[in-house]
Amino acid sequence: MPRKKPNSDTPRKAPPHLSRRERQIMDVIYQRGRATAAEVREAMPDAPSDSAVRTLLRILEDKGHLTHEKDGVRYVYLPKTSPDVARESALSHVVKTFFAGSPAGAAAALLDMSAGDLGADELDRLEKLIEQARREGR
Amino acid sequence: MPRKKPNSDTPRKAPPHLSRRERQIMDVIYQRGRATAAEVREAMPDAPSDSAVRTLLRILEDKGHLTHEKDGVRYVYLPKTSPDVARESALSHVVKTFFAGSPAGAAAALLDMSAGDLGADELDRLEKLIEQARREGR
DNA sequence: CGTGTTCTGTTAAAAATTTCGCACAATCTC
DNA sequence: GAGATTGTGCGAAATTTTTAACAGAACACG
Repeated sequence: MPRKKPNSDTPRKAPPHLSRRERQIMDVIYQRGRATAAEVREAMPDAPSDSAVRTLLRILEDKGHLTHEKDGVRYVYLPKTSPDVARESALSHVVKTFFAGSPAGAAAALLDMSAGDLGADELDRLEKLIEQARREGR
Repeated sequence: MPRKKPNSDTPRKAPPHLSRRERQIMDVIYQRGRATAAEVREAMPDAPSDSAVRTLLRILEDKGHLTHEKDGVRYVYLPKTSPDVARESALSHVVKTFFAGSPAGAAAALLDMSAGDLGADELDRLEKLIEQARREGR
């Protein structure tokens, strides 16, 4: 049974892939939650001109990845897809690409590479999550 | 002093960023560990022509991201940077971009979004890691 | 044996996108 | 008003992406 038809009348002509600069900017915005053109530019190590950044922001908005609110004179750009969704999507991709689809493997690597930096409270929190998973996965 | 000449004799500014297609191909190769041109192409949902893929592979090799071994007639491409390093780098980026630099936050999200799919053995493994971190983080 | 077909990988160049910044107009700051 | 900012339009440089044309090696088989 044809469960899904990804290719019939595609309302989304836009490829899910962003260009290099576009991704770079989206990352800055996810990092800060929201940002003005100037802030985005400041956050880029190899930033181009001011207007280049603005152009990119406008393009990203056209493509539907960003929105903006007005804050006095300037625009504050925000991601169109919620941080939660973006987070999950990013993690999924990493898990699939670098950990053979094993979330546990990724979590292990994460713990492993930052063992020293974790506080007791954070460890508690993780342990609780594990307990919870244990109960659920009967 | 010369105006600004960022573009005369490019020594190796080496942008750490790959283009869209380049990243796509690297992902495929990390996913499988190694792959021939044909395999890479098959693994891409929206693959371009055969020779486009080959061209990209050669470019990636030029840039130092891939190597190849000969397997009979064909080339088998492998990542130049070890999977471990790539994994860590990918995770770091996600943590920094989407989890405000908190590895614990990322790990939690990971556990949360795949609680049901985790086996008891995997949970044990994670718990051990947490214990270990607890001891180390004195 | 040929010989035609089918895989390889390479090269060069066209085609398409991405990236950039100038020139302007509107606003705000002093 | 002078000066600093902000957003926009748009042409064009710079990169990326893709394909066509080639050349060599392996394979099938009449």
